[in-house]
Amino acid sequence: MSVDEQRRPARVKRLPREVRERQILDAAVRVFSQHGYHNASMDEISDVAGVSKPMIYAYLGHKEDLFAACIRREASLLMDAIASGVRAESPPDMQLWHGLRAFFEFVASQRESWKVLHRQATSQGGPFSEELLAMRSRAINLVDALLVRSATSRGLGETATKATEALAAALVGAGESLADWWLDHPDVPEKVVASWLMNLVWMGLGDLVDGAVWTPTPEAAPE
Amino acid sequence: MSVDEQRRPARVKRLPREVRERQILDAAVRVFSQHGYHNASMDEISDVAGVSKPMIYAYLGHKEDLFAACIRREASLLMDAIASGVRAESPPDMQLWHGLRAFFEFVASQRESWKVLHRQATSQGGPFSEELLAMRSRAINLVDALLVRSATSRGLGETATKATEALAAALVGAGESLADWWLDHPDVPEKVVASWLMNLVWMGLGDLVDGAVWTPTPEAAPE
Amino acid sequence: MSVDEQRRPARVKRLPREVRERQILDAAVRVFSQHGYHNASMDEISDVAGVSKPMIYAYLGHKEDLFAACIRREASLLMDAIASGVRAESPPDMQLWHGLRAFFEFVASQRESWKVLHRQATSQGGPFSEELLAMRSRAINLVDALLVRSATSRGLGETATKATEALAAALVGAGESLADWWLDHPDVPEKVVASWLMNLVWMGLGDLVDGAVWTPTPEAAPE
Amino acid sequence: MSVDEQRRPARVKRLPREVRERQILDAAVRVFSQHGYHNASMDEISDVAGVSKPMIYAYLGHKEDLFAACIRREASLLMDAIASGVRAESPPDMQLWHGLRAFFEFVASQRESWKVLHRQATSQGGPFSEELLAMRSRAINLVDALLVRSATSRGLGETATKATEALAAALVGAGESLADWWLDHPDVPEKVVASWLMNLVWMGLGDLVDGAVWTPTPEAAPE
DNA sequence: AATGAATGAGACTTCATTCAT
DNA sequence: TATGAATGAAGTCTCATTCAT
Repeated sequence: MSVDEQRRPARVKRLPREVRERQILDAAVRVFSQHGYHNASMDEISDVAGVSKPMIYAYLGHKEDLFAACIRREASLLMDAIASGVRAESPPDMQLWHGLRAFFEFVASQRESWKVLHRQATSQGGPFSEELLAMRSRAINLVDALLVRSATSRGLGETATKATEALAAALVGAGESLADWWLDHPDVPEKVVASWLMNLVWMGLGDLVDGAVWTPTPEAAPE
Repeated sequence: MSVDEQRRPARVKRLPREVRERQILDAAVRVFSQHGYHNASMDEISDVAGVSKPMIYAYLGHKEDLFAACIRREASLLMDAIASGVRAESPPDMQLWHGLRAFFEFVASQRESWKVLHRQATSQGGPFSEELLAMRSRAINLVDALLVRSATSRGLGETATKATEALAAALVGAGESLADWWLDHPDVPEKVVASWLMNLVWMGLGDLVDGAVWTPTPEAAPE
Repeated sequence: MSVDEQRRPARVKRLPREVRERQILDAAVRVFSQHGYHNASMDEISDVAGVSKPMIYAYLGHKEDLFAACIRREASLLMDAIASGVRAESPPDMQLWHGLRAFFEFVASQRESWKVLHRQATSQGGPFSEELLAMRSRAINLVDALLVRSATSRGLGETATKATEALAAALVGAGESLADWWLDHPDVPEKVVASWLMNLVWMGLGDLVDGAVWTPTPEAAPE
Repeated sequence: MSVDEQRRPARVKRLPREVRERQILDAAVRVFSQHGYHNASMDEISDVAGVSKPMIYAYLGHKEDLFAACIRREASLLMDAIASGVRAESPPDMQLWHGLRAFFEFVASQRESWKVLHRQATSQGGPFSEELLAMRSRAINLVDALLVRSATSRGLGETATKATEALAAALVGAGESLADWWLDHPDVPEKVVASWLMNLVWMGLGDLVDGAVWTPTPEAAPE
């Protein structure tokens, strides 16, 4: 046993696989969100993780796989955060409201996660769409359920129920986009952003109910 | 006469600099929007442009410069499109409406431009923010002017005029975000997307006038 | 077993870093001295070293760093050679003499080292001056000590001791220059070159003692 | 005739070849001495010369040819300077002295020329040696003639005349080296440097006459 | 006589990835 | 389980050089 082994702050050795994977993912999320997917180097990730590169490859595969794993994990965390924000006993609109608040709170407190999750995943092409799509489906289902109940409580009949799915999708997409935009405008209070989106949804539901919104004055609309 | 001469689609030779620059920018926009900034290789751009790499460097500089030039050009195109959509003689709300329509029409018809302009430029860090900020300022000014007139026509007094600037900024940001989201949901008709945004603005202006929007029922709001 | 395996002189694999660094430096000194700093290509160095380029960058950094490392190492070798040539028990003038001999012997036997060390480092600008200056300081100190003792033994008083430092600097510079010149005149015996320089120093010291040197006849000197 | 032609500070057009060549050489000497052979770019030379690159190639050939032409011209200037410094009616040692003074004065006043001529040409390999050798031969002949007369005046017989050629060569080489060294030590007065060299020669001639110089004490000299 | 336009070739550098221990 | 050692492949950028006008 040579003296050299003591030279650097001893890396803990022989940890169970589970722990190593968490270390690696933590480091990867951090590095990816900091430098972006491409500028992130496996070298830096392995440094930050305190693990050698071959370990990363053994446990989590290539760079793309690693990134996908990051997305998967962070998406789960987000979904959990939202789900736990919604209280089943509240009226539907308040459930929606609290879900939105939970979402934006997550974005606010987990900027790194969100950056990886959405901004990076979105701007990189193909290989990561699947992960994003899967996450979105889950989110849409969640929201759709809330919308249906909300709409019912506002007197919307059965006929339009299918439209709620589209609205749910829009809401999720708008939420993503709005959160993304919010990243660049951190001075806007979270509650305000959340209420913007809430209003958009409410108006959307209102559309379905009575259509009382701004429309182009017919005589001026050329199309 | 060897076969080699036929190998590649005959490049036109000795064009004036102006023309070449346009060719190069066209190619760059295409390649950047397809593969993203980092995955785009100067080699591919030079191939697509039908020009050798040294020409690119001589005319448009390094990769970053080239990308910035793309952003600048596409931003100008967008601003022109919007400006030309707005008719000065219309009432203010119709001007806003047509501006929005023009914006979304541009996004729809120039997907590549928009991808480069917003998605790529947003997800790449620092060096490109300036270009984006410059463009955004121009856009915000344009919108602000419209909003002020619209608000006046709805009876808003002098006191709140400063708030319109904030709303303009929000509108521009929301527009960017919504368009970005729309990219992934091409089945939603352009008019619908535009009307969503129009309503959001209208509601925002309404806020300034009478504040009639959804708010969480006070007793249920914990925060 | 394919033919390919035999194509290149089998590289020894997985050597410890220390060894590889030496291999690389050896190769670099050789290539730099052969082609000059600019014409030397990292490719050739890596070939000669029997190591891939990424290793060079990992171990010794950029081209400039690598060159600086060469200078540092060769300078150390030179200083060691000189120091070990000087015998502490000899009279001062003999110490100086042996130091000079050792210097010229080093230049003769390590032409490559010397070329890198002096000719290349001198003709390249800025980044390498520091290394050269550092080496020169060490040499000057060494020589100065010898000169002081030599001068004392020839009856030089305290007052002129500061002048020895200047003379030491001159000697080192002259030595460098003379050795450099000698590179192009290998037929001159080493002992002769050494004695030339020795005489120059002796005359310089003599100057300090009694000034008996050639001078232009006053009436003919126009300036 | 378009307006464009007037845009830049009008390059003088249609000059006779002779003039153009001088412009180009002037620029080349300047750029080569500033950046070194390799870092000098044909682009910069053509800019400084106010002439397009194809002209350079047409008149003076490739980069190497151009550099060789620089060496040739500057060498001629140097030889002229030395020759004009020597006055035929002076005694031989004063002729030598004035020749040396002229040489160092040239180096001092034409640093650029000298840098190109010696330092650059020396540190670049092969292709330029020829030019340097040719120049050196001329110089050696000149010096040899002086030495022969000087030696004769000091009582040297016929037998040793051949040795003067070697000494002449040594003097020229030492002069080059010393001047080169002087470049890095501009604070040493020119007269001092010249006198150093003069003394070295004088001592060398003294060697030929009577051998009264420092020699290692026989018992201590191992070799 | 003179040049703007154009390029082949090659330099340095870095990265994801894998052996061999 | 864990890693230091090692590299193929690719990317950005620059330069000397030459057409075609």
